[in-house]
Amino acid sequence: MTSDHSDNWDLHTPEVQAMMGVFALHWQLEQRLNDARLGEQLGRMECHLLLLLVRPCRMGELARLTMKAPSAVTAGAGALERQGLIRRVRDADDGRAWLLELTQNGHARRRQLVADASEVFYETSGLTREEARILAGLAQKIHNKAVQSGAVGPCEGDQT
Amino acid sequence: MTSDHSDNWDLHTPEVQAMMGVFALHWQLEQRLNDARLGEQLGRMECHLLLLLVRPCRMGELARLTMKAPSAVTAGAGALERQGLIRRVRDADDGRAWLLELTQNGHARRRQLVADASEVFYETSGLTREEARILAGLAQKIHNKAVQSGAVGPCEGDQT
DNA sequence: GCCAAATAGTTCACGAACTGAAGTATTTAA
DNA sequence: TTAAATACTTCAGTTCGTGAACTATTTGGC
Repeated sequence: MTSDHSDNWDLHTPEVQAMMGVFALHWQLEQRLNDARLGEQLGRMECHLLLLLVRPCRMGELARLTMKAPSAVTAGAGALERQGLIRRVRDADDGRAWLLELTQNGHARRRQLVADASEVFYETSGLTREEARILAGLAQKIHNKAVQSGAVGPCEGDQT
Repeated sequence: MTSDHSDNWDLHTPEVQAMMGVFALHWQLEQRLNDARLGEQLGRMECHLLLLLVRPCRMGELARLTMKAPSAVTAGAGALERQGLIRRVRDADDGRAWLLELTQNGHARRRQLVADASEVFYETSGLTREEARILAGLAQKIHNKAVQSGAVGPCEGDQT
């Protein structure tokens, strides 16, 4: 009963298979995270920012990490601030920049988000702890490369 | 130079790491696929449908596989049909349903899409062939589970 | 055969999320 | 002190997808 998609998985190349898995997991995570449980007041961007803010971070940096335009970070930060989850602090090194920093509530909310997200992750991925760890290993490489090449144009850059 | 995100990767749990990798790869793929190369006339949905249509498939089935509403499939199918890449055929088993089926041009376009997507996949993920194969293995599990649980509500179980 | 209910797909108005360009505040350097 | 660069903000516009109401076809009871 587990392979009855009438989707012929084997007809796809490994690369396409991988992409489909990534797409599927991504959609599921977004759905479940925003939709069902934690989506109380948090949009996609807000969730993502919350996840990234393990420690204070400049908005420009967050824009790079999320691969969104700076204006998207502004909007997300506004929402989080309005809910008292983050606080804006001027960067001591550069008075033009803001550091986003979790408040007490923000830390609590983040812990909850991480817990819920992990649960959703296992539920929707069907992976074991072990497999999740393997995926996390690949993810680090992917994230590094993606953030790196995402910062530059489509062609220049990574001559590695 | 490869770990200079000033993003403290190690502070995240494996689950969150995996999610971030998935998010990053997903965004990159969307960007590069739609934006740069193949996005000639194809939106997200059109690309996705094209990938799935290795063989004729009912629209409802495609809605399940893509995890989108049926109306989204209608729109995508319309675009693909207008470009002569697919053809609508009545399902012999059920006259209410349509089968989407690639035309000659559609097959060619799909081959090109798969080739380009694979290239983009390796470029943006930074993975080796071997790692891609590992990821594809996990992806099958993920895709199975996601499509399965995506078809029903968040709580009830398709015990079929 | 005929009617009602269920199912497959379609249409359309709407909302969420993101972008890009123009604007404000601050730094850097001449 | 002034000009250029940088960090963020504002806002209008685009894209994508949903959900509800609609059409067409099947299914099942009479």
